[in-house]
Amino acid sequence: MEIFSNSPTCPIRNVFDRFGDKWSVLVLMVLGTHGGLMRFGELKEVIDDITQKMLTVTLRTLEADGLVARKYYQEIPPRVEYQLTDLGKDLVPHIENLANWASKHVDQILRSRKRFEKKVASKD
Amino acid sequence: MEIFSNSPTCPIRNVFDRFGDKWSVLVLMVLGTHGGLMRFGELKEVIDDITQKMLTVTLRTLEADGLVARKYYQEIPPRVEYQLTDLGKDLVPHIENLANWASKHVDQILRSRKRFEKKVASKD
DNA sequence: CCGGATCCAAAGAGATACTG
DNA sequence: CAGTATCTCTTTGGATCCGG
Repeated sequence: MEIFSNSPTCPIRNVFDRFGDKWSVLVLMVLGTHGGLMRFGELKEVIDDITQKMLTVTLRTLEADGLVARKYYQEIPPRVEYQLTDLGKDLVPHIENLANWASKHVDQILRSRKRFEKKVASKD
Repeated sequence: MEIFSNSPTCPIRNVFDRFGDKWSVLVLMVLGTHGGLMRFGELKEVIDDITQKMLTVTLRTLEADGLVARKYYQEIPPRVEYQLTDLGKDLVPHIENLANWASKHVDQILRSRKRFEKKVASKD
C-alpha cells in the first residue's frame, strides 16, 4: 500500500495535503453556491471569520492549483474578482456531497462529542 | 447566506472545521481501504510521515466525533485497535469520491502549480 | 516492545496597522 | 477595496520518557 505514502507521485496526498488546510474547501464551496464568481470583499463577508490575510493566501493557493482564476481591474478603488475555473467547477459538486453528508449527520457528531467530553472528564 | 458563518449551529462549519486539519481525512481513508480495522502501528506504518503524537491526537478526535472506535487490549506488549464505526463507514465512500477526483486530475493540478511558480518568479 | 504522554522548537493562523 | 507587514498565538513536528 504505497498510495498513501508521502511520495511526490501520490495523487491522493498531493491533492489532500492541499485541502487539509483550514479554508480551501470552504472557499471553493462558497464560490460554488454564488455562481462561481465573487469579489474579494464578498467572500470575506460570507466567510465572516476568515482573516484578510488567510483569504488572500488561500485564494493564491487555489489560483496556483488552477481551481480559481483571478481577475484584477486596475481601478480606484481596486476591484478583484475570483471565479471558478472549469476544473474548479468540476470539483465543487464532490465537495457539496461531503457538505450534504455533514448536514445530515452533524447532530449525531455533536452528541458524540459531548458524550466523549464527559467520559474524559470522569477520568480526571 | 448564513450557512457558512461560524455559528455553532452551522453543520457545514462544524464538520469541515474538523476535517480542515492535516490528518483526519487521510486516516479515515486508510482505515476504509483496510477493512475498517487496524492497529495503531499499522496506521503509523501506512501513513509513514505522520508522527506518533499526531496520529494519537487525530485518532482521539475521530473517536470523539464517533467516527472511529478504540479497543484497548490489556496485554504485554499492549495492543490497540481502531475501527470505523457505522457512521465512519458511511462517511468513507464520500471521501473516496474526492480521492478518485484527485487521482484523475492531479496531473493537471501539478502542471498548473508549475506554471504559476514560473509566473510568480518572472515578477521578481 | 507498543502505544502514548510530555516538553520544546518550528510552522501555520489570527489581529492590527498601514499602503496604493 | 484589496493586499502587505508585523507581531502574537495556536497547531504541528521531533525527541525523549514512561507504563504495562
